[in-house]
Amino acid sequence: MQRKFPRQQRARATVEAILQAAAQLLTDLGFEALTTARVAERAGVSVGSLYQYFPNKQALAAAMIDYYAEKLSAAFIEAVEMRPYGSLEETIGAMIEVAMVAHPHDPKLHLALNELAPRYRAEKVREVGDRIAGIIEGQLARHRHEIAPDLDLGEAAALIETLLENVVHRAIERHPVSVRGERAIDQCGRMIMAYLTSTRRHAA
Amino acid sequence: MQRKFPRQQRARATVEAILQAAAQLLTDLGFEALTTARVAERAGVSVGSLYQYFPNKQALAAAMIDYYAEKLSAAFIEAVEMRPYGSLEETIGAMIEVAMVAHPHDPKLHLALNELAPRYRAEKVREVGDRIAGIIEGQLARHRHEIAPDLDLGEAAALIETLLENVVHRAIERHPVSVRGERAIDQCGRMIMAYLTSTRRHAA
Amino acid sequence: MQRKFPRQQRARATVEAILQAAAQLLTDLGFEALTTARVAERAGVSVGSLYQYFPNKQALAAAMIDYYAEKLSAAFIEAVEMRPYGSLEETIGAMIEVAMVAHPHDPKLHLALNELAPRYRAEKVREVGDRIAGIIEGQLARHRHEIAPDLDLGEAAALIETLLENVVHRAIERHPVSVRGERAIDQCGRMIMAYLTSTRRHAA
Amino acid sequence: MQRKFPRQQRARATVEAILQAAAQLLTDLGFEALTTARVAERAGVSVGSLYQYFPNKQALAAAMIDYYAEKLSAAFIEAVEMRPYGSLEETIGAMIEVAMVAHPHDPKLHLALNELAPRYRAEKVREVGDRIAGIIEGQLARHRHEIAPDLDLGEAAALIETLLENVVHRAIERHPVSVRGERAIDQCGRMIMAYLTSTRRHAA
DNA sequence: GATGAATGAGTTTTCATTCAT
DNA sequence: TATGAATGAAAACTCATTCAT
Repeated sequence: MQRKFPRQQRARATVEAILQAAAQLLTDLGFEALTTARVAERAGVSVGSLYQYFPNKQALAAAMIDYYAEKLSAAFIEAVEMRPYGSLEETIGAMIEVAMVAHPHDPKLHLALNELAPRYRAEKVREVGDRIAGIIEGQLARHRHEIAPDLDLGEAAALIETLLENVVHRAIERHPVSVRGERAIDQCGRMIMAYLTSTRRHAA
Repeated sequence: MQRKFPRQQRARATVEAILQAAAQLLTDLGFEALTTARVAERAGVSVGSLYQYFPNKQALAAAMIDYYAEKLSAAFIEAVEMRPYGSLEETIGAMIEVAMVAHPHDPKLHLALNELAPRYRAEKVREVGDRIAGIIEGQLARHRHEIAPDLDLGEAAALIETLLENVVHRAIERHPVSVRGERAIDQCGRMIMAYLTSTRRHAA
Repeated sequence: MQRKFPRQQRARATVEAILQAAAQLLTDLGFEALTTARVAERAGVSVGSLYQYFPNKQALAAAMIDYYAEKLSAAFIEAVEMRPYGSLEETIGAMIEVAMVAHPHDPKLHLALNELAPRYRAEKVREVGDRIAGIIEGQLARHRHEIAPDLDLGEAAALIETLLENVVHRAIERHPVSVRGERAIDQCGRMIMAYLTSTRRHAA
Repeated sequence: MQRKFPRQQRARATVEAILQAAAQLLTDLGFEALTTARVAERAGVSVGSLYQYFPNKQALAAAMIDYYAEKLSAAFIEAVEMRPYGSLEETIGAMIEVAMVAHPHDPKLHLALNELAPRYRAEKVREVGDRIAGIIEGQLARHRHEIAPDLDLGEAAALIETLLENVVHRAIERHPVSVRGERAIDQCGRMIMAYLTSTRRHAA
């Protein structure tokens, strides 16, 4: 029983190497060019081994999605729970920051995964999305009095979640690293704040 | 990108049939399953003909993207210029509507193209994006006095453009045809209005 | 009847344009890349027209071979009959020169045709080869007294013909335009002369 | 050029089977009809395997050329070093014989490869040619005193090498197996000997 | 006659997946 | 278990040839 440990250790290392290699290839070449052979090679593993852990390519894609989705979710929770007494504005700012730097090594990866996800893991995506929306809603609730009373917090949270997932990364994609990119993020924060504190007359 | 300019009537018809078939397949099966043979078959044309006009699969993708991007751009311009005297709120509403129903026959197609575009036609995407942002900026300028004076209209337009392109479709994707989807759109309008008319204190 | 002339004129021009285009492509890209479409395009003619004059690709190849083989044969005859009183050495020199500059515009073309010929026109190649060998033999006969008496003139002529057809062009190919190339040609002349005037002791 | 170095026994067998099958097809049907599928089939192997070792058709052609070029080169060296004390005439004779029977199983194959080589492996062809010319030059040097003093041995060797490579095979091609063919070879030997021992007066 | 659009069988090439070692 | 050789169905792409206009 004890002797199994090192094996499991190694297995875990292999799985992670594969996942990491897959992520790299996804970033560098896109999903079209991501072949199991290439993944295995970059992971320093044989194709056979890859299939030991992932029964097919879809499973690999799904695992990547899950892995990073969980990472994102965890980062979100952590960022929010870190400052339990922050102001609404600070909280929003923290969320945007997490959305941006969730994958510090690669915004391209996040984008690519976002494209893959609905195809291979629609359920999971929705689930994580809902979880994050729940967290956001919780935070909004903490500041209920600062928020326009006619706003449905659930709706607002869902909208903000979508915004964070999509707009932030697209903004970076278009104006990478530049001042304009940074400004776009700022504007994003302003937009959310304005929305939350808007008075009724703005409603469509 | 098209190999040659079709001179005869027949040729133009063929090109259109191919483009249409490709769009259908993209919608029905996704890009993965879009093979040149299938496209040709559905277009009622031989593979040879397809390759006469599109030297490779990428070119076909690019042509589709260009075609629909132009269509979207045109729809935008038309929608906006239709009501030259509308209020800011009406204008924003019209824009959202266009973004939503740009392809009345198929929101799925729009979504699929949005995924393809950055990979196959990044330049074009940026170009059309900028063009649309320009139009939005023009509209914002018409209502300068209603908008927070510290807002840079260019920045604001870019942000709104990104929002329209991404959030609207993602919202539809997650909550298709449902009431929530519709509401999300409403909220989107509210958000934009709030942002535009926000007072300084909201700035990040 | 008269009116037919311009038509035939035009047809001949078309045929020649096609043949020339084919020769160019053969030289530039090799036979693999010589497609009927490309030939037609370079000839400034439609594929349909090409097929009007050449029922298939083989026929085109055969026509090229015949065309240039006849040209070579004619050049040979002319070169030899020009100087009916020349010495053996002069005659040999003239022959080498013809073999070299038969296609002043392109030694590569000659080489390529030499490769094609056996496949598409073995009969013709043999025929022209024999014809040229006959001419050479006639010239040798004129100098019978200078030539080793044990040499069979037919055999000698055949060998010389092969030498001219093959060695000269290969020599150019390997050492193009260079001094060495020129020298190789000189050596070739020397070799033939030595062979013809050799005494019996050299026989294998 | 080969995609990867075969590590297992099985792999080496596969590569050899492919190479052999390709050579057979080249001989039987010519390069035009040599398709990767047919090669794989005749080798009793899947197309996939073929592409595992040869990334494309050209690489396959190149590998064949290299393989047989090396074989020829080795045969040449062996033939020459076998009789280190032979006379000049014997040595020349041996060389001619090697050139003729380099591929005892198939002169057609040699011919076909000779056509392919300049297109797919010009460098290699030159290299092997030079190597063989070097060997010839070495032999000539051993008999310097029998050779016309004004001859440049390097030049002579290059010429002889070209002669052997081309004339011999063309001679076989035109007059296969026949007495004339054999005689042509004899004459070739005589020619070379005459050239080497010729006195100055023959020089062009 | 001339044109060039259309054809489709035939090639090359890829890649997820299996399986003997 | 790990390896990497082998598989082969499926994809992309070519090109000689036909035929409606």
